[in-house]
Amino acid sequence: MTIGLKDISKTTGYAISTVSRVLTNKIRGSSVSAKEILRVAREMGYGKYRSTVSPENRVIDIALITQHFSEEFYAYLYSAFDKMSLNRNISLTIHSVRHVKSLLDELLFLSKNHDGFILFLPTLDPFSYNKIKESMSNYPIVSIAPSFEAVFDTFTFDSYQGGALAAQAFMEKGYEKFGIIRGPIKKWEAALRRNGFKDTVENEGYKVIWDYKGDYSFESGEKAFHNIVKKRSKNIAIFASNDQMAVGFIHAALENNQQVPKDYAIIGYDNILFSKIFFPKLTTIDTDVDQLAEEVVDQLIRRIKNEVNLNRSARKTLIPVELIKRDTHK
Amino acid sequence: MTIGLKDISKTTGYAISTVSRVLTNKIRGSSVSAKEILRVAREMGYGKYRSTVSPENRVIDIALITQHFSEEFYAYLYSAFDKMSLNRNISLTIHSVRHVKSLLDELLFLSKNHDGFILFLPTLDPFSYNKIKESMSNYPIVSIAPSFEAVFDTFTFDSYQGGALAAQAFMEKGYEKFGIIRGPIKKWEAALRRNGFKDTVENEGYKVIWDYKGDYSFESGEKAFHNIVKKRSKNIAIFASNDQMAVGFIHAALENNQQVPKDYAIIGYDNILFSKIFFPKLTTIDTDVDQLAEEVVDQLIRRIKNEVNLNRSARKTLIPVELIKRDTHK
DNA sequence: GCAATATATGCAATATTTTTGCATATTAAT
DNA sequence: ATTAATATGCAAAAATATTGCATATATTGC
Repeated sequence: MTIGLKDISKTTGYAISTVSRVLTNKIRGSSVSAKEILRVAREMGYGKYRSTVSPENRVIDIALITQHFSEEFYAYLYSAFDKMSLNRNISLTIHSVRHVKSLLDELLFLSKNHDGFILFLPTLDPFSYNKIKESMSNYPIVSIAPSFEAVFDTFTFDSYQGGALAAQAFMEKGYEKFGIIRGPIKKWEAALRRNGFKDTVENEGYKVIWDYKGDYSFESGEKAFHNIVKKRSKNIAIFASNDQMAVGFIHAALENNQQVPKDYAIIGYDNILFSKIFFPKLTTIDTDVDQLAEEVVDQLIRRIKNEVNLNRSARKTLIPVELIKRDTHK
Repeated sequence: MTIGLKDISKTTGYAISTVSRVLTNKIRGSSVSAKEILRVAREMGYGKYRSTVSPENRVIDIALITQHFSEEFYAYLYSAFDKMSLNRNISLTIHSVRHVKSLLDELLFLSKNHDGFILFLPTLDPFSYNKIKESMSNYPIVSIAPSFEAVFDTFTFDSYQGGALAAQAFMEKGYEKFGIIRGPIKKWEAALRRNGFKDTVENEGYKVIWDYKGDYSFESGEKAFHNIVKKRSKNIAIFASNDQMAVGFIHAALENNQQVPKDYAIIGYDNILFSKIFFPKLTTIDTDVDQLAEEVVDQLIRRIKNEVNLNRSARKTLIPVELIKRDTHK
């Protein structure tokens, strides 16, 4: 059975004409009766609820469009956005498009059920981003995927700063030899982390003497250790592009009777739960996901309420990161 | 602008009357034209799409209703259901109600945008479950939260079997002293894990000589160690209700120069990523989330397509678990 | 506290949208 | 190739939503 004005009228007790006027913004949505009518319309699933009522007067629904992976980071991310949605009194759903056949069709469908998107699609190419922008014209979209070119307003962590902080921490302790375990080449933020580290080291007249290509996995951290062992280079300060690789490296090092940080100092990136549980406790770069969520949600709400000039070009906002000093860089 | 039959007619090229008939199931949804009309109706956001078209002929949308926490487990869970949705060609959204003001209102709203729910609300009391059942009458719902009383069809892991498997593994190795680090008392599955272990041990004529009340956190695992140290009981085989507590226990043990498994053997539960990375590698109980997702999604689809007798009472299905033998129980 | 003004509401008329009867076209089955 | 079943379009009928007008209720200025 489909819901019509008649049903809402019957449930709320107001005349059909009144319901109609509320639902077409001819009566301000702030009055008590209007609030009740709007609530019932949403709850009963009145088909035109979203397309006729202005966002000022109703619950805003936004979607976080992502690609699920079974990593802790995703649980953090979802949890942070969830908290922020409560805070800003909006309703958030999460939708994975990792396995979807036609991304564009799915986004088109979702746009009808939501007022705006937060995109987290780190593997999407610029061409596809532009295609989305074209098809969705002025639909409110904000991105949180690190990318070279920002097609939508983009909020990401300051990965370059993260690399720089790691380098400074090492240099303060007097290290003179430096190495890198980098992330996947295609990932823009991995390149930034590496560059931040490298530039800061080189600005002080030192050199990065070892640069291993990892893939963010625990296993590639282990492989990195076996690679550096061959080089017989000790007392080296290593910056890993994420904690998983750092932990993998340490794991392999301990198994081979090497000492951390005595033989190999290491700083990771992400501050995952296990980085403080691991023995020795991992020095790492912490990203404040709550802060990211706050800025992103606020910007998206501004877009939905039309408080942003649509003619200005998309911009990038960098959220600062922080060094967590623990036991692997002494 | 609201979408009507006129718009769909214009986009697809078919007459308004044809569109109307497809959308009210008077033309079989299997013909080419009908498929096109249904696709466009969904994509353009035709308000009556869900309430008029039968689920046989359209994309099924289901919602996973959960309470986000920033634990790895949630990322696993979402990822598994995501994979299964692709497999069964349905569309899945995830919705957290952890911070929601009125659970019932939110569920009522969500039910209008989805064909069925998978509930994962482990902290909800039986009274609230029954209230949901009342308000939603015959709306398709399946639960995956462990609970004593099943209000909806419920699929969970066989926690009792998990505890039993741990006990058997210890006894095979000849251990004669047994201990437990239990999870929160209120959590039904924690009680089952503990009972499975205890019953199996006692059936063989042994006793559980130490039973520590944990709360699933890493820290409570550490505290458990400091508790047992006072008792000066060594060579004891301990079953922890989850991996985090097991790892916490081992961490504290190693810091205090104790050996695992020589002084303390331990088996965890969950098989989180770090249980195989931790040193020593943790023996644990593995839960096959993919298998859970498969059974749950299939049952929910049957409910949506009305292939389940609604008069039969809710039933529980237990998904078997598996012991992963690693290095902490030799 | 009271008039003046603005906002909200219901009824009934009007406008819009959806459904359906009927005639015809297309497809599938024998 | 013929028959039966299904699909389609037009136009009429039915259902649903919007709006003009009269009245009720609330808000503002003095």
